Amino acid sequence: MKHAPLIAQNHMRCADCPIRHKAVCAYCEPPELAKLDAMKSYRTFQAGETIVWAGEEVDVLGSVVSGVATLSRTLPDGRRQMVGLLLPSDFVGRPGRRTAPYDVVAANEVMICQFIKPKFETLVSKTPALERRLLDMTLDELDAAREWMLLLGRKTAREKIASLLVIIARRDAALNSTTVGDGLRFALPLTREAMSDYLGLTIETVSRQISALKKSGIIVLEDSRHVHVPDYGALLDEAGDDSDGGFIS
Amino acid sequence: MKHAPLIAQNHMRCADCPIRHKAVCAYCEPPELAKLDAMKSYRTFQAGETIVWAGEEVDVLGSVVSGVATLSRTLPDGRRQMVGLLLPSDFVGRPGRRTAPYDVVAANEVMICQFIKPKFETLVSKTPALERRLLDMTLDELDAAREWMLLLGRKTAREKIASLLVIIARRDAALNSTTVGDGLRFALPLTREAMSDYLGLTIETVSRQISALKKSGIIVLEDSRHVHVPDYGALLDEAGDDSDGGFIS
DNA sequence: CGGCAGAATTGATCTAGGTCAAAGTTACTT
DNA sequence: AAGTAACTTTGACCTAGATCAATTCTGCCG
Repeated sequence: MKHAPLIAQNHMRCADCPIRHKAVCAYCEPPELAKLDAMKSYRTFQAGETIVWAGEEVDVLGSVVSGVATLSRTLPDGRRQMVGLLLPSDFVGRPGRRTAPYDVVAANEVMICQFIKPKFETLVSKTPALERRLLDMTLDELDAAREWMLLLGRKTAREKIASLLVIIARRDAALNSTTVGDGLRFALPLTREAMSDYLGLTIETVSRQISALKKSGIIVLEDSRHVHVPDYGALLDEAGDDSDGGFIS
Repeated sequence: MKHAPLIAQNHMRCADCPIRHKAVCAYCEPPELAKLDAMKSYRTFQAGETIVWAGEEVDVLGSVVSGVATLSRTLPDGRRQMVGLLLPSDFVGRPGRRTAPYDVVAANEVMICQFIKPKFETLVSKTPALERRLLDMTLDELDAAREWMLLLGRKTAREKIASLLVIIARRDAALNSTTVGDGLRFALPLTREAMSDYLGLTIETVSRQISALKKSGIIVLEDSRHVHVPDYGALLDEAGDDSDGGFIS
């Protein structure tokens, strides 16, 4: 059993926070930051643990500091669709709403910088920097959701897999620039099942398409969770959204 | 040829505006409203006209007053996916962004209450009521987008059609409560092609599934654009998202 | 070390929805 | 009133991805 790391950082100062400049607090000046600092606390969730149940009262509100969480909706007969991926700096819960319409589940061990809801909400309403940042982040999420709608509605299974790999590669590169000489290398933070929930496919199709990309030489699997991409441009082509090779970082 | 109605309302006062309490201005008090009133102008677009081109500089920013517009993304090879539907009171364009990642097209004749972008943006940054309203509206759009992801990723063609009909029926009921004694009756504001773009299907499948719903007695077509739903509960069941009949308004 | 459970791959078949093709409907235009 | 063009429906067939069913691989625990 992997046990939770002791959070010595339970009193980490915001100024030292790894997500200080990307999270909801990004636009805050020191005095505003001090108020957040005073009301925050850290909390961790184990891989697989549900952070928020769809429809239930939301008691968690805050920023993902580390780890990956998924948002998903489920039809009464069990069909499930992932509708979002929360990465470090992303915000969990929505100010002004009592319940969430979807499950939030830790894919990894997740650490959250948590605020007490009513306190946070009153602070937001008095702090334009927070409100503006929330708006910006929500607009970004909306763009991502719409990009994903295009994928779900119109892409082939192969394109879906390639697109997912691109997204993971991109964010991985953003965190730790691991651009090895020949291509890049990263870990998949999702099981095949999570990938299938994300892409609107079955596990089997995910597996088959990954094998197919492997056979075409687009990717090399070191093991089932570690991918090596010899030619990033080739992967981008497979994702299908860009004819001209794609500068999309 | 249907000609544009003369816009006598070109100087309609905000207080008389039909979307006064649902649009971006909903939270504004009279003094703030006066500022918006001073900088707004009305503009209409013909059915089929493109309001914003994906990737181009956005010069339109404002609220849909009447009509329906669609947001869509297109893959380089022409596959298209609709990613949003703009109804009266919805906001067009995003403050703080120069370009939009998708096409905005008038499905109907659309009237927009338009603001000059830089002016509006500075007003927003000085007006918490506007900023808060924008955040709320964006969160609603995000919820709708995620609901749509579930539809695109996991629903069958029949469920997709039924879901779309439910959405249209619901909003239609909200505007003009046309609940005839036996069931309800409404117009489809979208062509079969637009519906297929929305649902991630082909035109043919849309047509076939509508015929199938007709054969099952779930809907009655008066003509290809006018639907009569004898039993709303039955339609909800077909949409699949709710086992228990669904109180979802 | 062996046994077991969850994760992943692979194969054989089936089917929902796509594709291709032909009519049938509307509704403008002249 | 006829002509044309866009929209819609319907039919015949095909294919991408689902479903059902074994294996294989991995790590975990006694």
